Amino acid sequence: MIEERAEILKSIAHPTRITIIETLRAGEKCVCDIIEEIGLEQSNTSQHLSILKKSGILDCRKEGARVVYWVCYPEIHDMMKVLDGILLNNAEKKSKLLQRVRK
Amino acid sequence: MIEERAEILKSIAHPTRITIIETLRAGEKCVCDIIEEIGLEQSNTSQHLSILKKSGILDCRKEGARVVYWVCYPEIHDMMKVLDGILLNNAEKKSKLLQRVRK
DNA sequence: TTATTATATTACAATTTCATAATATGATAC
DNA sequence: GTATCATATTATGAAATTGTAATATAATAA
Repeated sequence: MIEERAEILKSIAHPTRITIIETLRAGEKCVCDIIEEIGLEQSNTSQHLSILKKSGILDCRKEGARVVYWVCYPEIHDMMKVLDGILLNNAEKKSKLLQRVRK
Repeated sequence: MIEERAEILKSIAHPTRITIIETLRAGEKCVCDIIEEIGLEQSNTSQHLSILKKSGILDCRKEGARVVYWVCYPEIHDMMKVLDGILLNNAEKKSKLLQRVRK
């Protein structure tokens, strides 16, 4: 269980992969659109997509020559919100520490 | 923002670090107790603690010779629940696929 | 002061992750 | 058929992560 949790988290824990998840927030998209939005190499993007698919976060289907990907778990987006809350709080803590040091 | 999210997730995404977070679920603990519970090397445990502290997930204070750590954000435990839900769902999907293959 | 306990830090080799580049596959258009 | 577009896969070297072992620090006890 612990190992599996780590695997899923690792699959998300990369800037490009978080960007992909963010891009798919609005709904499913084909690879070519994803590539255009995030502006990275086709090969690299494809590898990141495959990592997210392997961990079960994304799924996809073929549509002619294209492949359409989507986020399987909307909860992922809530996780991102939680992360942003932590980020904000961390930032506040740091600035308070700085204030105290300056006094 | 994206980078920072990835940093936090990376800091959590390791079996030992998830175990540490789990151990601290019940409340703060000193390093010696954590080491005893998870049964890993002192040095290694200390390194993982420091990674979690650096990302802001954990904080600590000195108490005499000991150092007591705790989880700063209870939301982390909710995140783990979300992960377990995904794990379960992934497992179900896989078993359904297997069933279909066998028919 | 010296020994001991609790914890952190450093050095290092093994492994993993990453981006790039090149190539392969597979569907459609001509 | 061949060319082209969309995507995946493979190879590779550089960079980051990991665990172990050794060492350092800092607090308390003797």
